[in-house]
Amino acid sequence: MAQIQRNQPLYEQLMWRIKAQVAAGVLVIGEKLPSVREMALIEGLNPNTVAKAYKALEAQNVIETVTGKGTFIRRNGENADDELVEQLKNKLIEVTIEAKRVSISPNQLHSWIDELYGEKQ
Amino acid sequence: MAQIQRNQPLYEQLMWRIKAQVAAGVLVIGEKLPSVREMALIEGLNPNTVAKAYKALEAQNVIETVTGKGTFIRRNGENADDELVEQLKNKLIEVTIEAKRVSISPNQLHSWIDELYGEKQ
DNA sequence: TACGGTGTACCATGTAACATAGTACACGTA
DNA sequence: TACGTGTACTATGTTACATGGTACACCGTA
Repeated sequence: MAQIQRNQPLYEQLMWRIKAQVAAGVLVIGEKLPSVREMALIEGLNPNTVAKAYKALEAQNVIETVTGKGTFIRRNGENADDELVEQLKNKLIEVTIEAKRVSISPNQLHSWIDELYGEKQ
Repeated sequence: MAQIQRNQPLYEQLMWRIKAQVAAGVLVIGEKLPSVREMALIEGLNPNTVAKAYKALEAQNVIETVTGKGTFIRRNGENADDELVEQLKNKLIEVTIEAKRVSISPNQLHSWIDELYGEKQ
């Protein structure tokens, strides 16, 4: 209904915003996220859409949800799920194929990666 | 209707198969692709779905289509569209955030990239 | 010229995902 | 008890996908 969107569903966009904030250190472990209804107001989304994002994030162990209390940032996983690694590699393959096609050097990709890893350790 | 699928639409899956074959050197510049109807039989898809993939690939300058003759592999683009680079970078950001989260080292990502760049120069 | 192969453009149908709206429930805390 | 929390429904509407089918303009060749 809202759907101004470019390519990605709204709930996935929200997931990435949260993930990025965790990766950047803006959201720290144990920190409480806004409630489903509150986040809906902030982001201009339907509470159901936020709930969908939260549920998906919990399935990925990014957040922890305690019924009646709220949702909280979880500590990073140490070992990766095989399926997740495979999925991640496939996505990287797509990026690399595309980069190669338009003559972007591997070093350019490397520096983009290092740039992100550098943020807050 | 067919839709056994994991995640990606069929026409996009076909696009990536063709792109990968170009990147790997299986398909060379000037080579003719199977016709829309022929490819549909090969891949078990509807001709319209193949046509959609071909049309998208032409929009990305991967192939060239000559009405009445067929579709052919195009030479690689030298300079990248700004929007495409931005899109590519965003995808890489997503990969990196996810990799960081599950404790995959940047060096691991680097080697995956170099591995693909190594294929047939 | 006629014919077959090519990409393209339609229209119609059905399925699934997405997003919203609204209601209700079980739980924990103050 | 009252309130806020996540969750689970049902319902509605839109959009993307995929397929089926038909038709057209173009090219090359017999």
